[in-house]
Amino acid sequence: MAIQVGVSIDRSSPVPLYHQLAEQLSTAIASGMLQPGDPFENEIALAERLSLSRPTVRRAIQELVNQGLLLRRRGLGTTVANRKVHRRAELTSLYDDLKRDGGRPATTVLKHELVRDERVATALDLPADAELLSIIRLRLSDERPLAILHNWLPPVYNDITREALEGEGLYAVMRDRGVRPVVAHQTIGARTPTPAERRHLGLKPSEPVLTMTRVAFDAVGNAVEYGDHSYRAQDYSIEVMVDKR
Amino acid sequence: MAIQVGVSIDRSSPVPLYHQLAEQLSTAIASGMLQPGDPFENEIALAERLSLSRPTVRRAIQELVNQGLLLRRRGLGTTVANRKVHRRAELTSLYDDLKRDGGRPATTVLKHELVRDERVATALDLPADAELLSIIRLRLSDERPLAILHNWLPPVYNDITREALEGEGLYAVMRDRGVRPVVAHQTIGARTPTPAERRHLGLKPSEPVLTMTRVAFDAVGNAVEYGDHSYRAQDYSIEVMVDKR
DNA sequence: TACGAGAATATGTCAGTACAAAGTCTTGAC
DNA sequence: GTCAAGACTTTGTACTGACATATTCTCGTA
Repeated sequence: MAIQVGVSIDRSSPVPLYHQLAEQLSTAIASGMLQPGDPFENEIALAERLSLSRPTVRRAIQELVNQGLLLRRRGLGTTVANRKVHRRAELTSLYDDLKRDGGRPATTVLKHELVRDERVATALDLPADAELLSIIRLRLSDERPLAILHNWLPPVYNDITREALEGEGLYAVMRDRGVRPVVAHQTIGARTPTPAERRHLGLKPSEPVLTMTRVAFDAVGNAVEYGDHSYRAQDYSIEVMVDKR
Repeated sequence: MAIQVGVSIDRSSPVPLYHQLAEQLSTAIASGMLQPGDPFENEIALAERLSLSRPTVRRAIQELVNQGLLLRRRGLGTTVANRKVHRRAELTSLYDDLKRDGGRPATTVLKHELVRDERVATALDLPADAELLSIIRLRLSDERPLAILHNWLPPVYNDITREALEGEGLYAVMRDRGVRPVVAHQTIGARTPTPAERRHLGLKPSEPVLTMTRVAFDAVGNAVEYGDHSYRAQDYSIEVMVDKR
């Protein structure tokens, strides 16, 4: 028996109907009202019940399928997917992650200067001699050092101050300026720490650092940030989701 | 001036029109015929030229936008995206990766037995006392040890043999049986190697291992594999792409 | 009783159309 | 000459309708 989810559509709202629907279905699933494996009301019935056209309903459902919340099989119907395959497609910063998890993040800016770096400039799709803002930060969580974050930003951001960076995360500062990274390439590795890393992170020589190099782009395809980070491996791991869909 | 891409549509083919179109546009972009930033023929004109309806053309273009190949801006038109933001949404195995990059992968099966493991079974959404196939392999590249791969498989795969696993990668073996992992959760970290890891990977005590724990699911949402891998950090790094779209 | 044909059900593909909204460009008034 | 209103282009949203196809279930026949 298919479960009917309570949905209210506001046709005068500027937000698209299919998105209103997707949102409400999504929260219904997240709230646990629908359990994994439960059959979902079919799109024809749903369209009729809500006085929407089938393509509109279809698009809303498709959005949830893309997020991994629903599973459609032709001839069979739509069902709620296993909770574990849900997609958390976020591009977050360490600062946000720590705050969300209840940690108390803090930042010390170790260095803040203008530099030229051909390797980084190339990765950012800028001329090799472009002047970049290079920032080295020490990130602490609950007063304990967790990571050294070395970032390079394109010339547009040269006016970002040390103070701004001590108050919040880099991504938050960029968000305040209307920049939203949406895609990033990351390379994750590990190595023994450098003397500077040992000093700042309080590591013994045998304790490794987890490293991540990242180039991030906004929706228009402009590179917005290059990062070279090293984390105390004992206290940090990176979670990613790989998705072939 | 918009560039006209040569496209031929076969209406008698069972493959959907929108997909035929998307494929051909995709290869045109990949071939370098269209450069990043180049304007793309608008969807109305394209529909008319190919005698397709606008929704069909639209869907094809949308597919490429989702892959990060194209960029649409309303009122402005569609353009080819920066090559760096292209999405390589794959879920590959180490074996395939090495082979693609020209390395000569080889595998030694160190252990191959049936076990019960509550922690793993739970992660795989199986009853806690389910009997799992536990496989420990040593993966070599060009005769040098690269990684220790410990995997657990659900009962359905209990008949996979040592021999099959020495000939090709785990994912290839599963593919032969019609199983295709499409989503995976991965947790990546680093630590000092255990004595066994040091011995097998030929590491000094100070040289770290890069670790990856993974749970993979197929399109239907069934867990198909749990993995606990450790890599020689000097020789290996993990590349991932994070995507908010 | 076993089994195959076909009905029922649900999603997948495709067409055609209409209007909305965002961004750019042109044109005309001051 | 400057600037704002409006035309134009292009993508975004929404509806209607039709047929294809995959899967399951039921029912009638051998």
